[in-house]
Amino acid sequence: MVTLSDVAKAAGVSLATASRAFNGSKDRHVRPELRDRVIEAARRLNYAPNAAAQQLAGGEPRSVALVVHNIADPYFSSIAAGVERGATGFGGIVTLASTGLSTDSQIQVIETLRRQRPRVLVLVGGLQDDRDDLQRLREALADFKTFTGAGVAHVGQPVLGVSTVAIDNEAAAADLARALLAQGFTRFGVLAGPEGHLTAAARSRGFTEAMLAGGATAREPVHGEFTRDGGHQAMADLLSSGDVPELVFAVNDVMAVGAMAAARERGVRVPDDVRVAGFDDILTLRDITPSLTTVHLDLEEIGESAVQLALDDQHGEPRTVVVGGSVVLRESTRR
Amino acid sequence: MVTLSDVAKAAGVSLATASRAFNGSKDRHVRPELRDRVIEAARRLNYAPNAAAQQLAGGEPRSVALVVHNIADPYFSSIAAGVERGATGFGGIVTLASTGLSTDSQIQVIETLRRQRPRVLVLVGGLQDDRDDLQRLREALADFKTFTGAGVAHVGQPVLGVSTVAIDNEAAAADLARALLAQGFTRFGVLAGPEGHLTAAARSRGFTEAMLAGGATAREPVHGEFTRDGGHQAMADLLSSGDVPELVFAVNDVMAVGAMAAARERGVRVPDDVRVAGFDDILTLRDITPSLTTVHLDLEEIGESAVQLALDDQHGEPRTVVVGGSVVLRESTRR
DNA sequence: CTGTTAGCGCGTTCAC
DNA sequence: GTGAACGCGCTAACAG
Repeated sequence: MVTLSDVAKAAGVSLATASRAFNGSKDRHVRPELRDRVIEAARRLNYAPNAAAQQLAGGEPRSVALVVHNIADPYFSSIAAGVERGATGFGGIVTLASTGLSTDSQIQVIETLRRQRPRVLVLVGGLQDDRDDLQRLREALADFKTFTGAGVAHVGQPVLGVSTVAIDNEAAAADLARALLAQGFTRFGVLAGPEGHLTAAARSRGFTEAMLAGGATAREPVHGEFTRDGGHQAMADLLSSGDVPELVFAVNDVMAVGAMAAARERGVRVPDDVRVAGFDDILTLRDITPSLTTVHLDLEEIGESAVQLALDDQHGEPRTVVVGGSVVLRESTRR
Repeated sequence: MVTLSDVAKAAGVSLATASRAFNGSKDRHVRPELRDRVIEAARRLNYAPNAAAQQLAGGEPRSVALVVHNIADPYFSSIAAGVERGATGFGGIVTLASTGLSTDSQIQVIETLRRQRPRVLVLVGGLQDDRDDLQRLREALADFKTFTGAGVAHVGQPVLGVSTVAIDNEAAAADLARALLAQGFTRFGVLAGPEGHLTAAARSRGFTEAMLAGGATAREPVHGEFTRDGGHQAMADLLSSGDVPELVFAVNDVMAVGAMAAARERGVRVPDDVRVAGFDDILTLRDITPSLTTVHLDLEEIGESAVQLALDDQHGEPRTVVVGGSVVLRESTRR
């Protein structure tokens, strides 16, 4: 393994000069001719700096710790793409960790990530609405910050006391509801996602309240996992009552797709017999038939902002930026 | 920032003892009572080991470098989920890098990743069929191995001289072709993906040759990007000739979906006027209508095997395991 | 402008 | 069973 001092030797200069040839240095300068000799030697020897040593010796950490529920879920992988863009923006690399929905596992992962001494931590995903869970998560993040000096940002709701990219689920869901009210739908049901999931609840609430305010009548919300199968199951439950609502709102696209499948299996046609709307506007789902009415979120952009916020957070106060969604009416809710 | 020697001091022991209390040590043992005192002190002080220091001091590297084309693409994010599982299997963390399709960018990323001194590197994704490109990539990987001592594995074709999880695209595509021949389709077209992409070419070739062997007649293959829009465009090109083939094979699901959209837009019905098949069996696409005939790949499993292979590669010879796909006939190719 | 030296936090010899 | 001392590769003071 070739080290910087090998390079220095090969170039006939001191270790310090070699180091400066690469990173420059506050005030010290290196004669261009020497600098070239060092670089050339490095190339010849195939030298690559040792990141661990650099970090230990006092370089700024350059890694972005990214914590998601499940990287295979398109919602998270799109955000991850944005986070990566944000990281390359300052020459950082991203380290990835998945946790599932469990708060315990999130806390566990956050504590483990402390060893990396990352520059920033980005935590993505809806939280459980449990006072105790939230409190523990808050503490874990606070510890993380004070302990590693890293910046922290959360993508979700502003309830963690850290910088957050707050998705305005409630307002966007309400917008969606109003757009649908305008089409004349009134009897509706909601596939409300996991019980006690903050994001799911916000979307569900925003939609329901706006619908009710518009004079619509609601079915009892049906809970289910935040997945295709969860949506499928929830829709099956909802339809099993025999009474088909005019409109069903699933709190995310993946569930909506499962719901449409469940409807199809029972011979309930979308959008003729029932209309279905989702949330997120997942790119991969853009072409399902009937095309899905949903709320568009710029997921990559959200990921990139999160990195930026986390970076800023290192020096200033926690900030929260609210990002909205835009309603996209498509075939699945055609009158 | 609390260090191990702080913990040692707080526990009233030496640095060495504190270290051994955590990691044990070959022969040296530490009295349980002392060990507890150290652990307790660590907990009190909120100590977290410094991974960089550990690595520098000679610990085994614990990171898995994962290189993909695009993490937002479900093909890669599913494999990434598997890689992550494989990494947690040995207490490792994964660092993520995206490259797009360009070989230059892949090489660039691989060289940058050397700084991390990861335990293993997993390179995922089809390659460009360019002798020079392949050669350079081969060298980059070889250098990577000899310089970092890391294990390397590739997911794709066994053409890089490293351990690889070789997806038998050609055979699986041929299986698909035969299954479709059995349904009586003969006039077919292929949306062949990016020009010079090895994986795309293998799938295209396997399918085409099996079809021709079965007496079918082929249209000129149409190239296009490995994306929804690429499939859309390619299908539009293919249809613009006016003559609609009975069957169109897109070299991956994402393209197939774009192709179906293009057909729909022109009033060409699937599967009534044309049948469409894809490849990969992307979970998120499982519910599109008509449901997509495709080749199922266990992507997560593939990712996990890749990590295992890379780990083994550290000590033994490069191995390659071939994984097959299984044909899944669905609605999009119904007779 | 360049070279010398002292750590960064930790694992690991070696003595005790 | 325990502790003292060295070194991993590098950057950042310090001299010259």
